[in-house]
Amino acid sequence: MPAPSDPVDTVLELENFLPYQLNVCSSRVSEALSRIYGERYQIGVPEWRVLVTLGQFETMTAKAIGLHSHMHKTKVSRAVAMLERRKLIGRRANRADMREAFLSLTPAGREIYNDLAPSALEFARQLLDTIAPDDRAMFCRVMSKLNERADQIARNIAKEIGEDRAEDRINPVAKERFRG
Amino acid sequence: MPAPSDPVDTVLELENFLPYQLNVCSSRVSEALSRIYGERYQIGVPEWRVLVTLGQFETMTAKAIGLHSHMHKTKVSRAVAMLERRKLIGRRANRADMREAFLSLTPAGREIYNDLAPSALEFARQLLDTIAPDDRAMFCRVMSKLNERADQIARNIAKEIGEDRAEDRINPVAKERFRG
DNA sequence: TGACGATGGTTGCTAAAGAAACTAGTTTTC
DNA sequence: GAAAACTAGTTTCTTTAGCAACCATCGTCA
Repeated sequence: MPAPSDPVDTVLELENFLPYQLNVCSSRVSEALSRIYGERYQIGVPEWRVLVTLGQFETMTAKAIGLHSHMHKTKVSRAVAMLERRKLIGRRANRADMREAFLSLTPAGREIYNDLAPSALEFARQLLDTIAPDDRAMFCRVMSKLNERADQIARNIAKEIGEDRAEDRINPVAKERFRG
Repeated sequence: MPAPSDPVDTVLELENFLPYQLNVCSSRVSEALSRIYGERYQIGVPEWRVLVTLGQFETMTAKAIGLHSHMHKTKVSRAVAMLERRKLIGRRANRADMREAFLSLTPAGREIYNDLAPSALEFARQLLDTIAPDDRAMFCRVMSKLNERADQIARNIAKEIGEDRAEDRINPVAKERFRG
């Protein structure tokens, strides 16, 4: 019988099944994190990501934000719209290409970012402070490998069934579901 | 300047921020996985979890399934309802407690499970086959620690702001959002 | 130049997820 | 032994996510 923490088993046990473990871990962590900014600033994950991305890069188009923060363009669009309504970010037209616009934090937005970023870093510090630095680095490396591998496998399957390549999908899912 | 894979930074960079990395990794992995069963059986993650849990434990109540698979009771309820409509699981009343019912796979459900479980294990094998066994074990240990730590932090925050303890929440979120 | 395809971004529609309210049954308490 | 408190599970309602269709603009190629 495999050890309970052995990630490769011969019988399918949910609690030792990597995709499940990852999902649970991810949602527990982001749940904890969202308690820090959710209550305080009344924003959700997408808005948080937009704020942080703009805080990091000063000025960006919605497209670039989506690419960098791994979000679907509609998610970005809506998050941007709400942050704009709240006057936390502003937009400046790109005279060279009127389709897109340059987004950046307003002073009010920068203020929130300046408070929000340290709390987030502090949160990450607390999360990781019981984990040895070597293990942290290793953990990141494994995550990257998993990402790579997952994409590889997904591509293979897509090729097998000859799927149409929808270009602007972030989380492509099966299109039709059984609707009993 | 910190190395790009250093999980502890002094500036907030999304791509090196653990909760973000976890979220991306988790969704890419489950996206890839869902391609295996989604297309083939027309089910989603909740249904998959119910099937797998019942495959593992033979008979269970909805409550127990939710506990074991970390799902909100409404999610379980709906997944069960759809699997029942498709005659993949059946229910037997518990004469000793008529509130709950014992759920288990029908032969048809077991058949699907018998095909589905090996593919899932094979998927996990492919995911992990480039990762050294020691690293796999380490990865799992770190995930458990992160889970623990995340809950701890969340509890602390909840205590600080003196939150009401909603007992049947799996992913509690901020209650009120700004609706610009 | 001007049609045609591609691209950035928004909107409309549908599906999924969770909170809260509810139903039905069980346990506790006085 | 009945009212109150509690529990398993379902339903309703609201929010959120994503796909598809769309609009406006841009690049290309005849």
